[in-house]
Amino acid sequence: MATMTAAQRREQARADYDAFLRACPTNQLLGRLSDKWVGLVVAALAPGPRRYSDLGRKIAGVSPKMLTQTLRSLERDGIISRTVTPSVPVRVDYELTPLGASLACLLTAVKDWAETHFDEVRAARERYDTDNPA
Amino acid sequence: MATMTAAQRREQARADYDAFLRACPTNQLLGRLSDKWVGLVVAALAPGPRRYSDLGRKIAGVSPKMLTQTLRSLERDGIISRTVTPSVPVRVDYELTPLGASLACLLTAVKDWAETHFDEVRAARERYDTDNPA
DNA sequence: CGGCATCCACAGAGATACTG
DNA sequence: CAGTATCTCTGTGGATGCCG
Repeated sequence: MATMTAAQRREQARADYDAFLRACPTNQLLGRLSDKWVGLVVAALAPGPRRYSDLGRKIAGVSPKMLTQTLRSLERDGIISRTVTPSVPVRVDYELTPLGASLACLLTAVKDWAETHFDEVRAARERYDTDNPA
Repeated sequence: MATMTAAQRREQARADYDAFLRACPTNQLLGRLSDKWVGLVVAALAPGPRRYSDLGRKIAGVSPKMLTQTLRSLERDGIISRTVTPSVPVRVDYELTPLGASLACLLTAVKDWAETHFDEVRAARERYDTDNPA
């Protein structure tokens, strides 16, 4: 039908684009990295393996649910490995896979950029906020 | 008081940690990068300046609101610059600043990692989904 | 053309309570 | 210890409509 509102056309475009975005590896990775806890978990595991509750303590403020959820998704993506030791009580260790280690390098690169340029960003923000008072 | 539930203690910890996270440049940057549209806008602007509605068409599926919001936050952070030409009708151009260009490099690094390792991630996912049927 | 204010709907974070 | 199941509530994105 010819009578399509702008909103309808955009909705259609968005549906297509969404599919495209979901298929895009870069976007998927960005989504993962930005998950609130992923960066922290990877950082916490970088020095070596850790147990579940150990992570919970190290990361302070994460709920059991989110910790599990984060660990699961990372495990699914092959970033970390999960090892169950069926003792009593149970013991579960998590550690970075080689793939996870290479991801940690990326994260470090991001961290370096952030630390190098953060002063500029801060300066830009102050300038902006001064020029555009609320 | 000594009688603090686990939840209360975690809430306290989270409050502290949240403050810490917000102060952390790395996390701020990650938050920015992962904003659904930031990567696309930066990518669209990488080849050269573009007009507002030009971006809207190029990015296909973005709502005016989100486009403006994204552009504003990037402008505030000194990633892009906004140039108004007061003709009739008005004309507004956006372009990457030098800082924005360096960010684009980072984004490229992420993209490269994603393209290099995405097969591994896909394989890991399939393995995981096979071993853990819903 | 470019942009903002308003309203709404939904995904997802988190609290709480329970289990192998 | 290491989770899981359920519920709720907020934040965020989108639609709509109006201004310079």
